[in-house]
Amino acid sequence: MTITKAACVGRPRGFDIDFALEQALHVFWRNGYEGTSISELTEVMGIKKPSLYAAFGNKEQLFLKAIELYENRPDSLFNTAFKHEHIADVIRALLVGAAAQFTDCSHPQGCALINSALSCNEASEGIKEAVHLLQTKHQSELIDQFAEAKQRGELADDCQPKVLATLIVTLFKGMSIQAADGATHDDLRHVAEMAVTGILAQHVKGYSPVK
Amino acid sequence: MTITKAACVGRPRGFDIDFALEQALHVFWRNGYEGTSISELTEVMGIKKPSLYAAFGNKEQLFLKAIELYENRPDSLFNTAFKHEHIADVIRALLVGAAAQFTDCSHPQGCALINSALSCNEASEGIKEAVHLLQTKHQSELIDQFAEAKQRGELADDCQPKVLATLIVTLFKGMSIQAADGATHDDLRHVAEMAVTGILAQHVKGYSPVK
DNA sequence: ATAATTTAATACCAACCGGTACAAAACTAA
DNA sequence: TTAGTTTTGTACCGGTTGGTATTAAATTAT
Repeated sequence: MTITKAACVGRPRGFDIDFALEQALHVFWRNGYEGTSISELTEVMGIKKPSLYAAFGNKEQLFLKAIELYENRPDSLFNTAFKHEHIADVIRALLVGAAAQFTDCSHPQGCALINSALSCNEASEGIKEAVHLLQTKHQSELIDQFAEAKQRGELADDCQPKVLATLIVTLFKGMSIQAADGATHDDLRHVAEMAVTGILAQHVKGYSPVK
Repeated sequence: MTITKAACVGRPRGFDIDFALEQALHVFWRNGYEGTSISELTEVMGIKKPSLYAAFGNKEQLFLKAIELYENRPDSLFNTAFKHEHIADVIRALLVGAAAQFTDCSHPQGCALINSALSCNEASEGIKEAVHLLQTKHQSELIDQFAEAKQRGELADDCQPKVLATLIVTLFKGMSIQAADGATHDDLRHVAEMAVTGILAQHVKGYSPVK
């Protein structure tokens, strides 16, 4: 018994369903779920609407299949990181790997799962710019604070104010998304305390965790 | 010369414009910009569409005014944290404060600025559930990895696998949002390396940063 | 050749989107 | 009382959303 191609009777499908699904994944990855319209999907996939609905069911099922494709990709962060023997290497592979994959130009930026909750419509680009401006202002204020603290001698000599500020902003964004995802106060408090201890021990001169 | 109330001629406005703006902020905060419809805004604000457009211009201007209200609130994280004298206290106030504010039940969860890029429509709740399920699975895998490493004696005795896993996930989400916001590979690599160093030095037994 | 089956393209659906024209209503100034 | 001004509610606008009915086209099985 060999694996036979399903639906060998009737008019043959005029497009590669796996390729089309991959294109769909890229659209969802770039625009988020709600930010993606059927029109854009059909355009990028190179098919018409009835073909999409016949092949994938509806928008929700198409998204789920696209995410399944994303999860099963061979170079998944988790799968590659978990191959290391020592936990130190696992942690390093996870975070350094995320930095690389999330900014890889061969696909949309960021994690497809996390992006799916975003709404990156080009229609409201003015809003994105305004928000981005405010966030840049906040980051600048952080950099100033750290630079002044370093001049006062409170921070280690090899501590880079800009990198430290970016780490804080990254933790902010992560904690905000976690909260929106339903994390409790205790969840985030424990994370914050662990992060604070690590950061202070590493960069603040004369810091002792006994407080 | 005293401050006179503007527009004292003509039919008086039948609603409190400041209260209405506050309600609008809460809707944007909860649903994101694109996930918020004029219908929901008017419903929550208790006014009809022409009143909204007469008072605030359009959806974009209403959002900008709502965000301005958010930025200028007295208990802003940055303003309160920057009052501390020592940088260690500033950092602690920022992160522990974020944990508290992002999960405060008196308003939507997370940061209003960061949430504005989200699209939290109740229509696609099935999608959110599916994505949440996958992320929970990933977090469980992380916890397992750390628990096993702890049993092998690679992690400090006081290290909590669940908290460490949540920290990694938080960094993931933050880095993903940063990437979607335009961060470069170098930006994220520096952040990742700083985080890795802090985490390993604190929790991995016998770790020396010389590698 | 013909029937059965599957896909293709066009055209359409109701519902909702952000935004507005218009006239009635409510107020002040004269 | 009247004129001028502003807000109000209703009803509507063109455009887009996710989704589908319908028919023609392309294939296999008989």
